[in-house]
Amino acid sequence: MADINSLLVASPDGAAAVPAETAEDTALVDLIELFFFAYRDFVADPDQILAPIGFGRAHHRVVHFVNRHPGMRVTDLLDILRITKQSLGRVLRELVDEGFVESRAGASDRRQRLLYPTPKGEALAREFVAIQSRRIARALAASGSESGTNARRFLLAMINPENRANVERLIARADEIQRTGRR
Amino acid sequence: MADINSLLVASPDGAAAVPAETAEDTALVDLIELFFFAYRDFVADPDQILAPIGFGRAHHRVVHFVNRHPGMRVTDLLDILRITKQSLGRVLRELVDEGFVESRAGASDRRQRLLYPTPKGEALAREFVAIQSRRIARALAASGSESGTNARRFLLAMINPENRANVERLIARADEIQRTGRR
DNA sequence: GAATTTATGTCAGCCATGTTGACTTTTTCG
DNA sequence: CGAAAAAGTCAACATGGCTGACATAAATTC
Repeated sequence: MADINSLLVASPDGAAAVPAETAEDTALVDLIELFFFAYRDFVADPDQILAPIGFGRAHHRVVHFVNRHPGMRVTDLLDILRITKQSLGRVLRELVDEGFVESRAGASDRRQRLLYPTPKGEALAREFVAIQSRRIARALAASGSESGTNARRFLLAMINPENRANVERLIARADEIQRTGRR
Repeated sequence: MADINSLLVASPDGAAAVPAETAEDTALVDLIELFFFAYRDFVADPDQILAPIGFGRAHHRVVHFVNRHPGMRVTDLLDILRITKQSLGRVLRELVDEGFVESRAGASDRRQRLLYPTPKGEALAREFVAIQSRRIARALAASGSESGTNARRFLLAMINPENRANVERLIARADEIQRTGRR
């Protein structure tokens, strides 16, 4: 813990001692900004697809995750997106009305509404994945042989420790569904 | 270009041929989602600081960049944030009114309004950098010796090619200002 | 079997932050 | 001088967050 904290700029509480910036501080601030710029361009990609069909970024996120996890519960989606039921409800209703997502009662627990992409929803999700994958593939190609593994490790480590296991499980399950073609 | 495209899922136009998912596709989709989750937690950090003072994420972004580039023009900030003058104007007015940012006419070109952090603004910016740097330092420590360099390369490559040089110049200039203590 | 809890949905209203369009002022530059 | 640039402002609107209150159906618990 001490070695980590030594990398950081002084807390503003300790107003007396504001140390000179170290090279390590500089590298960290650079990464803060690069992360911002990279994400800014990354999420702008789907906008081209969204604009013509009158949807926004909230629709993108829902379509993407429902497609990756066919049959997921509303609760699961809420936990992923970290928004309220009401916010999700609005977007979800539009997607169901326009035939991108279908909601069926759960077989074992019939209170649940399980979310599935329609063929139309799947096609849209594929467009999103295609355009964002293209950017990532370009970035990996431009940054060395181990860059895929490195990026994965770094991004995972950026996630809150208490969420990390969940995210890993979620992604592994989605990959498995895709691999086996299970529905 | 061909080798990059071979990594990608089929475009939904070519509806006839939907190939089986490859391991490369899977890795790319995983990174799409890891990027989402990492950014979700990354931008949630400053919220703790923002909530008590009644500011939002838009205020965070402005305070951060004004602090990193003391004396920047309004136009420069608009180009970084990619929002409209009107959206920025609202947030900027609040920050000026509450004494976090100062706006002075440019010396050589007096049409310009150059933006400076006040001491109060600098202190706030330091809090933001501290909390976000802590997360990044933790992530780097957890993901190997070269992870800083790797993350930097990857994030830079994720930025639109036409923006990349600008971002590099911007960051280099900010680091220089911080290093030399120039104001 | 009744009471409670859970999963979901919905109404109403508010807030933050993005947008477009039109227009003004000041200053610089050709 | 006239055009262009930098900035600011007013008005109206859209998106996507939020809280609070409440309803329904199904599962679970006592």
